[in-house]
Amino acid sequence: MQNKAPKGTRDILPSETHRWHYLEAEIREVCRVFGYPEIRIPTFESTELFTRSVGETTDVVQKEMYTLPDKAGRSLTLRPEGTAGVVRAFIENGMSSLPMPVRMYYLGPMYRYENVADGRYREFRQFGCEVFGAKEPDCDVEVISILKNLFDRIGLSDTDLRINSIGCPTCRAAYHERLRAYLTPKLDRLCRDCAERFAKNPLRLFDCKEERCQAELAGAPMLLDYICDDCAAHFSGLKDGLAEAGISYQVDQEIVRGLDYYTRTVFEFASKSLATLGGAICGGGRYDGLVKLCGGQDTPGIGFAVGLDRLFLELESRGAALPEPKGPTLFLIASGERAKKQVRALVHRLRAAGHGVGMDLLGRSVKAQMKYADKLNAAFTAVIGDNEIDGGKAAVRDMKDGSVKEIALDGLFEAVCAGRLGAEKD
RNA sequence: GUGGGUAUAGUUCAGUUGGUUAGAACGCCAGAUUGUGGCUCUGGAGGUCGUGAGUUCGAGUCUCAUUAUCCACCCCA
Repeated sequence: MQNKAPKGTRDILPSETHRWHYLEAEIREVCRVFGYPEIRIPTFESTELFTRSVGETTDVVQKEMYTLPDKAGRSLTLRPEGTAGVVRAFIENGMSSLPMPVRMYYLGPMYRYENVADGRYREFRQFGCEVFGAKEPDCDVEVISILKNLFDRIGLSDTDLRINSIGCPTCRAAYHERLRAYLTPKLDRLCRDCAERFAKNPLRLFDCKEERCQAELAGAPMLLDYICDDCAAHFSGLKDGLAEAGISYQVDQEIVRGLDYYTRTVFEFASKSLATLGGAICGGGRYDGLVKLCGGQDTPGIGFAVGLDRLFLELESRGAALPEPKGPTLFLIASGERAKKQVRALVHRLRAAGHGVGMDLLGRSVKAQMKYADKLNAAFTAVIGDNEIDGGKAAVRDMKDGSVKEIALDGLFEAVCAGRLGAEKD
């Protein structure tokens, strides 16, 4: 046990990758349906991109980034999230001249130096979507629909959607002052964290789990009551749109999100079973000022990210039906030197034709080869030895029920190609 | 980051008040007469007992440190 995977990383083993393939295939299919092509961006970017877009004062930037100098002295950071890089790519590649809105999705690892916990890793995988150039609530509804659609497909249709609006910078700033004014006389009764939140981002006080802080907040002004008319209209447009789409939701004013770039709509999908994680398996929101902040034209945007490692936890904890890996269609068992030659040739031919077939490589006995084929979960097996070669026929065994079907040796190739290895059914 | 638990075979775990050669189950490999999987039986391989110091005639067992891991709290995806 000399070398271990670094803390917060893990191996996804051959025995579990088929599940990832399944989930990724569902994701890609939903994105195809909604018209979101994939973008692949670097896993590291210049540090400044993240400090500026995610926000200097956020936890992510202050203590969770993997930042390292390269040999030329540039400061690089492993991406802690996907939106910043996508925004950078959008600007750098002149995508604002594409037909609006511009939609895309990404899939890949993110890196955050955080305390590890169940479902939380330092290298974790996210799927996310971004849309640029549409400020209408319809766009918010579309983005949320993608998630709804995905969750329905994979059996998580009862996952709760929670939405909120945190307003635009203008009305939020006014609200911050109002909230601070309310809290100032109560400051010494708040916990230490909340005293800091008070200065940095008073909205985050609503996240505090301390009872005394929640007690002080009981009569506090709520942001939703103070957002400007435009923001309020946008929010009610979103609610109407969701209702129209048949997507149920709850307004949750405690959702404020940890990244600075969000404006107006913020949302989460929460699971009931992942209580230790606060239930969040996915979060997102609108970021209307981000493209401009990063040096592009003033372009509205919205997106979300789903934690895939966590999504698997959720699926597993519910005992959701995940597909099993497939074994070879046919495992050929050779007995004797003459047969080995034939088996090798047939296996090569079948593989070249695109069929999953297997054979022994360890010089095992017929019995051991049969056991091995069983462990591989082979659908069919056939023993080929002197008897079969001389008789020109092989007994093909269906490994599910043990039934046997005689097939001419020189017809075996065609039988596999035609899927006619088993006994006729119906 | 705070508090508590744990660290022994590939995996899940036993291991007595400190005492010879560290065990089990599962998994892996092989065998149970001539060439046929799942069940059963037999045998085999596989461990510097997380790492480093210390106490002792002697440490898997006791002490300290360190690292990892698990469970709460915190935070996010």
